[in-house]
Amino acid sequence: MPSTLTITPPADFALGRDVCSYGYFLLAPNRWDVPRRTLSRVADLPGGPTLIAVRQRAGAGSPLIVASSRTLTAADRPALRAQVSRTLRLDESAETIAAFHAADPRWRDSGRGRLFRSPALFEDVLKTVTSCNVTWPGTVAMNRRLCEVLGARVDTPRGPRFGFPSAAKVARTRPQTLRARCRVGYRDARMVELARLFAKPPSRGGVDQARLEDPATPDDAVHATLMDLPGVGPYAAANIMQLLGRYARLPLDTESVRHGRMVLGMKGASADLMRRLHRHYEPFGTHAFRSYWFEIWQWYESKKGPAESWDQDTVSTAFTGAVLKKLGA
DNA sequence: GGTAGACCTGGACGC
DNA sequence: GCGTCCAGGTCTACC
Repeated sequence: MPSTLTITPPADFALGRDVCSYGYFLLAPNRWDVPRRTLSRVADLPGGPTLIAVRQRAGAGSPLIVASSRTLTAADRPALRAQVSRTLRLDESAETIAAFHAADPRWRDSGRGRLFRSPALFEDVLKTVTSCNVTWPGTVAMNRRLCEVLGARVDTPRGPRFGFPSAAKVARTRPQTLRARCRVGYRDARMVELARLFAKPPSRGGVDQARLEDPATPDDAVHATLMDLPGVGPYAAANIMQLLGRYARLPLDTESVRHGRMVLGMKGASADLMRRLHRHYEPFGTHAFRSYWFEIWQWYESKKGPAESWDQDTVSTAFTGAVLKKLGA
């Protein structure tokens, strides 16, 4: 029997804008239904997997209705509420977003400020690793296969849907399986090792997720911990930090260099350009990443239309380096 | 501390 | 349709 959960978001929260704000909303198991303006995915809950669909009753600030394909147990409800809140950054109040707009007023009219993420840190970390040293369609394919091969299955009238695999599940998987069936390449052993670290309690050498999520933990300490993780280098660490709500560091990559050249008119070698990009966003202080990211996102939308209207099945091919260069030409 | 090369997949391109 | 080239961030070895 299906059941629903109602969540009251911050007063400025707008589902379409705040879901379609970062590329991970395009990665499995997430699905943004353009005509229905609904986010769906298979959620991993104490009572087992279920397909959830999140919609907003009316305009910004109106209640979020979370529908589940099966009856939610008493234990499921708080877990689902926490997962949806993390994914949609409902912890960031209207006042928090207003503080960002005070630092960078360019985004005040659109209200942009929240960035989509995953219901759990492990999924954010793995998604970041699958985005390293690979083109965007490769990232899309790896996440789809990870879900199809290792994720929990939920059958629906429209066919099966798969959830994102848990750390425990990936930890039990052989690297060869990840390489052969999920096509993750040389990332295989690193991903299994990461999963083992996330599956273990901190007392036994596992990742202390609560410490990383705690706003009281200094940025430098979080950064140092992330840099020690297998498969995580400077780019990945900075990206995971923004996914943790720490926006002072910039995860600069080749896409940043393209942005610097095409949009900001910078010239010079990549290494020099990276240094200039850091200086360029320094005035935004603890909001630097959001200022940087929404510039990039605005450029994408100027070329491909509003992200809320992107067709998930075809948009991935629109974000290869070659296509972006042509778009900017 | 800085740098070169290997790692692996899949898209682009030439034939 | 096939073969080759190249993009992409991390890691290791080496200077």
